[in-house]
Amino acid sequence: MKYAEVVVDRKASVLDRPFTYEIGYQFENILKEGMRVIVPFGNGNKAIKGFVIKIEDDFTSNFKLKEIIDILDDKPLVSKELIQLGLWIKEEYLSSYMDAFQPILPPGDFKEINTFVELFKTKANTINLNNVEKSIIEYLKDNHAPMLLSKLKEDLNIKNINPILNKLEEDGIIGVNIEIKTTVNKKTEKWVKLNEKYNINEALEIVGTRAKKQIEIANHLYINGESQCTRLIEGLNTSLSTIKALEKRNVIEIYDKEVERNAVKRPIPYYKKHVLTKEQYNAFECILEEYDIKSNKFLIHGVTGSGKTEIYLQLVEEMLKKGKDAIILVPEISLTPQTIDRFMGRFGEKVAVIHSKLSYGERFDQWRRIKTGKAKLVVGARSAIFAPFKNLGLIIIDEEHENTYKSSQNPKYDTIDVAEKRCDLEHAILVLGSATPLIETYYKAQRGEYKLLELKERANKQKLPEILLVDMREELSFGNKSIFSRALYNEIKGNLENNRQTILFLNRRGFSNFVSCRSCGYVVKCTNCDISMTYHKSIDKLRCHYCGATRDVPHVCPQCGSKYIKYFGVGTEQVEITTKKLFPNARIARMDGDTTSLKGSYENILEDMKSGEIDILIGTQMISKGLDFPNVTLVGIIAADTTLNLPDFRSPEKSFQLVTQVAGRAGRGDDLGKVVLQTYNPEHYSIEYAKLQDYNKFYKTEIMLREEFLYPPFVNIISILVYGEDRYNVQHVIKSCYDIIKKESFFINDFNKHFIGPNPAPLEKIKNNYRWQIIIKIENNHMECMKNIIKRVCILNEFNLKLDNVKFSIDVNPLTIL
DNA sequence: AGCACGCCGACT
DNA sequence: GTCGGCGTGCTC
Repeated sequence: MKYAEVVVDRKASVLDRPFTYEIGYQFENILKEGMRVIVPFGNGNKAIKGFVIKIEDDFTSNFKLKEIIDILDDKPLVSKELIQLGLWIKEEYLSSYMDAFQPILPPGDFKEINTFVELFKTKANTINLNNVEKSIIEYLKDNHAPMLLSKLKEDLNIKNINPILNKLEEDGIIGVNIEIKTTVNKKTEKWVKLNEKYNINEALEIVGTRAKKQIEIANHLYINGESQCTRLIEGLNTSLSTIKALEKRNVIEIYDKEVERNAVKRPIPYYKKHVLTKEQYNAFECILEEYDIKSNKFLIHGVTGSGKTEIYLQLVEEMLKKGKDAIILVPEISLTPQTIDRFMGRFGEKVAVIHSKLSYGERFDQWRRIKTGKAKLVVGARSAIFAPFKNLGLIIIDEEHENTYKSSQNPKYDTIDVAEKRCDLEHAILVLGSATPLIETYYKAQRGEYKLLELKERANKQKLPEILLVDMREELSFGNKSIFSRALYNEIKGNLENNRQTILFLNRRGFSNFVSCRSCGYVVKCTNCDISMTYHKSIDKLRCHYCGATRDVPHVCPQCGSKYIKYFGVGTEQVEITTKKLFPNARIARMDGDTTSLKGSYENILEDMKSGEIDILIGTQMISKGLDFPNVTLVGIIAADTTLNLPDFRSPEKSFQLVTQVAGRAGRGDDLGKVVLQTYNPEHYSIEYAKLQDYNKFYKTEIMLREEFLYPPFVNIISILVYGEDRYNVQHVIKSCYDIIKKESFFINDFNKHFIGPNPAPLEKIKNNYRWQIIIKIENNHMECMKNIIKRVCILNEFNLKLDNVKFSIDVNPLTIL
């Protein structure tokens, strides 16, 4: 006898564990790990769906096991390695089984299981039956086809109907059947072909001489073979009725042909192979050679425009030659159409594409193409890390520093961690690429966990753009209150005269209002946390998001006494209006969340930009990524400060990244680019090193500060958030949690350094839910212990907290603590 | 979650 | 006696 560990499709947290079932002899050799099954569950033995994560040879228990009812799949949906990956995610991010497997299972999985009830014996002896049973029989007599159980329940409204139905079924009066409703339909097209019964002469004979169109169609099919109906109609200028007439005469057959929905609809030209520069080739070869010897993880640190994509392309080509599959991750595919074009342009049909804008059906098709081996590589956003390849050889994560690689929904995984794990499980190569690697990533490279590969030159040997730093405080003292400095104004003017394009960049995420002095650049910061404080309208005070401290809004600058101290924040619209006023003849376009929500408008703006229809493009971080327009020679950064003063320990890093990435958009053609960087904090190390384009210096300063203030990579951060509609409950639970966790954490010496909170979350109330949180900083060597404590307290509830109407949200190494 | 059981009051 | 409403407890 064999046993299956089944994760059942029940969302309640107490059911989030595997249940063991006996595998009947009829299934013993058929059932595999990774298949879906139907199992009886609960007192009523309701048939529910589940997912087999393990098959075991023996199992001892003091209760009788139930038997699996049916197997839903003929092949495992998920490979053993991906099951391992799912289990790892569950432990790593303290998520539930169901959440952990969600991105691994095919899209639209666990299709609805429907139970149908049918009357077997129409003239059954009903004398011994009670009224309830009789009413069921009557109902089934009226609706003699098999009835949906849910509909039957709804119509009859009989409580505890399952045992009654079970009894009737036992007596052989009714039959209960289970069927699966497929929610994701395959897409089909109508195709036609000649009937194989006849050769062409016989066919033409049947058609006769008068039906000229029909002869034409028959001949066409004879010469060209099968053809799609709509194309045939269009190509031969005929109609469906003519084709139907041929079908009626049995000369041709019309049939449904299954087609794959195309994820990319526009035609893509071949992207020709480039000869690698010496630097590129060294990196390329190093990866292939090192992999054979010792290391399988690499970080390509290459300046913007250094041609990382071509290295990726050639690595993928090598993999395909060896019969291995590849995953290429990009931050957000709809924002990086150029990358997708290059991969599709080189590898064509072998590419699958997965991104957030795909419909369920499209996503399913892509999944199936990968699963069946039709696609050999996938280009996609973060969830593509779970692509069901059989023979994975390479994972590439481009722009690895981007926020999108951390999932904000359950499971809250970090794609880089998952990729590392998957590479270890499947012996694949991991390649990370960025011009501005995450501090954590670079730290790992420094410690030898990744092999570091540097690309210091742009592929076209063009120099990096010159960065002009403008101190906006000086502008103010000169009486210039405009959002444009004189320098930026002059540069734009000159650029317009030379028929060059300009990009104006504004980071609007700074909407969380910090208060700064426009005279001296002073920013109100928390004295405990060295993080800028945020204005809260409801209490008319400034608050620190880390420690919860509050203080009054100053009316004069504490540093210089100026009264020009106020909230900071400019919108793209405002920039657009001002720009139009200053340059009335320029063709200006704006690109942000508002203007690109319409389908295709993003592509339209990019197209106009490419063809030179736009002189000045104004945008948010949307335009900082991957764009490559040779005629852009000027980039203006309106205010670097918005990112710099976000109340988050990553804000210097984000600022540095942003300036570097945005600056990388300038001067990609033959002419040198120029960047005007406006700021109120020119002496901030992040701005200073961004101006010098010196990542290493920035890294050295930043890593020092991270160590001093106990931030990643020196600690892990775990955020525990409690939310619910009752404020008192929420506060009570989070306080109890805090106390218990603290008590259990005997291995921590300095609690004040490691525990922050409990505090209201930055957005204390969302959708009527109060939200309070604890932030825990924990060193690597204590991480497992701490996770275990949190699991016992918050997930297993071993300490019997009264969790009425409150829920936990746990995030391991969250993106921000905002 | 979703179901069944069991206790209790209301109604027959 | 019987029905049904709600609280409690369990799910391989």
